Amino acid sequence: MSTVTRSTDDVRSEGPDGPIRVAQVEIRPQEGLAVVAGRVVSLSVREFELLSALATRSGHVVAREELFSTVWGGPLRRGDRSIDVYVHKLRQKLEAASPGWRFIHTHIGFGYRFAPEPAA
Amino acid sequence: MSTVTRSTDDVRSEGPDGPIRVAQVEIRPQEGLAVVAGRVVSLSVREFELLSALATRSGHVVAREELFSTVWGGPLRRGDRSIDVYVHKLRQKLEAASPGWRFIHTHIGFGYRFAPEPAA
DNA sequence: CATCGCGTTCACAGGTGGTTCACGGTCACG
DNA sequence: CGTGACCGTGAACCACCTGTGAACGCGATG
Repeated sequence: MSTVTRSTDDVRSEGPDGPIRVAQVEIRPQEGLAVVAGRVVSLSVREFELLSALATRSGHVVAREELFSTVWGGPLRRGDRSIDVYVHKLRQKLEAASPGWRFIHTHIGFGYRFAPEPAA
Repeated sequence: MSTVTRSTDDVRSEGPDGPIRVAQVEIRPQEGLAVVAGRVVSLSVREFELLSALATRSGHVVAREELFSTVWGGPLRRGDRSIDVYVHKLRQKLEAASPGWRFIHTHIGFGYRFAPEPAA
């Protein structure tokens, strides 16, 4: 496993409803879409909310519990794989738009961390 | 050279759940990760807890008994090598993130001491 | 209806982490 | 020297967590 990665603190989150910008990723809340590396990435509601939840805390590990309660509302039931599935969908779309980059990092036992980094 | 052991007064531990900071090491309790020399070091649960236990008493020798009861809970059974194994894992990760530095020092018969020092 | 997009759930595979072994090295002591 | 206590370190073993493709259900749409 990759043990060490560079931290990305180049976060420039804007106001509540303003666009969130992290590196080559721009999230537009009002339009429900994201622009990655200049390409428009269309997202479903769930995908969008999950990405927002992660990106607003860019560089920090967000617990699965917290992600679930934020995006789905309510406590995370044991065995619920929704988060995993949507993280997977997001990764596909993001990496398709910006090949050679990794955006969502797994921290086993804790949660996920959003941070655009070049693939090893 | 002489065994220069700087008294670690450069410790700036924050509040209970705030980040623990010692020299180039920052530990974020809520996220289960550490940032060393600006690099994100991903840690497993055990690794993280052990590092926390050591870092919160930075500069002091922490007894094996105490480490075990803190991290694993319960008394240290004679012959249990878990601590050794995890100290080894931590050293690998920390020193990979900050080459030329030593962080965890062995005090044979007593325990371990956390203190970032340049490698001899 | 037939189709489609989306969210959820399922099933399987692969990866990761925690524990324990095994072997070797160092050091103190008789 | 032997011996034993203690530690460093690589590896084996197994449970658990996560990745991932696919099936299912359902409301919206034509």
